[in-house]
Amino acid sequence: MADNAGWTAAAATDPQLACPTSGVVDIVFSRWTTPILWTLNTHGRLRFVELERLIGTITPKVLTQRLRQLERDGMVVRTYHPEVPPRVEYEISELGRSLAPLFAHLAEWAAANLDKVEQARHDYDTDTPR
Amino acid sequence: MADNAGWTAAAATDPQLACPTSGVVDIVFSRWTTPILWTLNTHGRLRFVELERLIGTITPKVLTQRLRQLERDGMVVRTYHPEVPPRVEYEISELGRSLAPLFAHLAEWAAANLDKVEQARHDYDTDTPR
DNA sequence: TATAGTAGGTACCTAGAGGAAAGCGACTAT
DNA sequence: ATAGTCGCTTTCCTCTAGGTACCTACTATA
Repeated sequence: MADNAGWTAAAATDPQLACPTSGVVDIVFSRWTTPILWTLNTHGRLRFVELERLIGTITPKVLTQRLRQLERDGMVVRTYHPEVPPRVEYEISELGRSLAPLFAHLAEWAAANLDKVEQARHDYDTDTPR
Repeated sequence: MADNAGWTAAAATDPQLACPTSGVVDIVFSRWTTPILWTLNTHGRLRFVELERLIGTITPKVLTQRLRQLERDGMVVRTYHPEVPPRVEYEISELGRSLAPLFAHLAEWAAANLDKVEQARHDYDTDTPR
């Protein structure tokens, strides 16, 4: 798979999924998963409301859904304390933490190139006779 | 930005967007953009129908939409030849090609860890009293 | 008494993404 | 005369992610 600089020729062999990274993208980059993983990694172990407040705009329903999915995928570990009031803690797993260099790479690319994207958008919007 | 192992503390300062990579994710990892970029990079310059056939499951309407978006973001270069029948060619831009190591990193992580995700899902589904 | 906090679950609703299918304009090949 | 090619565009339809609002049981606090 990683036999060359990254872009393999596997796309030619699989017409259905022309991109060998699509499986990862669904797991890691579906909506809300990156902010959740990022927050859990920067702040360590967090309770539900803490996570909710740090992310700021997510609704509890969606947060629950995404946390369940991330737990099922082994990216997040959930610890339930049967107290009153109930206490639940979430932390990033070893598998989730292994994404750190990837996210670093992504943030690096963003810092270096996001303004180029902005520039390209501006050029497109002004030059193209919409 | 890249002052530590990758996960910066920027999340704490921005409650609205708790993840500094969210901007990139919308550009690079929104639906269909990864297969398109991947195919354009592996096959070089391609015509509309060629792209359509290589991806296989995308509809022309969606392909047009994504190509316009990628063109506006400066990731793809579109060349129109006013012939009959019309001929249009798409190729990946320099900016788009700069994503190659990132995609390589992603494919590498996938090759190393996708089976762990599968295992975690299986464990979750069998252990959890759904 | 009543309110707040905790970790969600549930029912309902809407907006938007995406799929299916047809068309179009200008020409060519059969 | 008919069908086909190319790169879309348009219309219609469906599906679902996500938002809003309200609910639980139990306790501590005012």
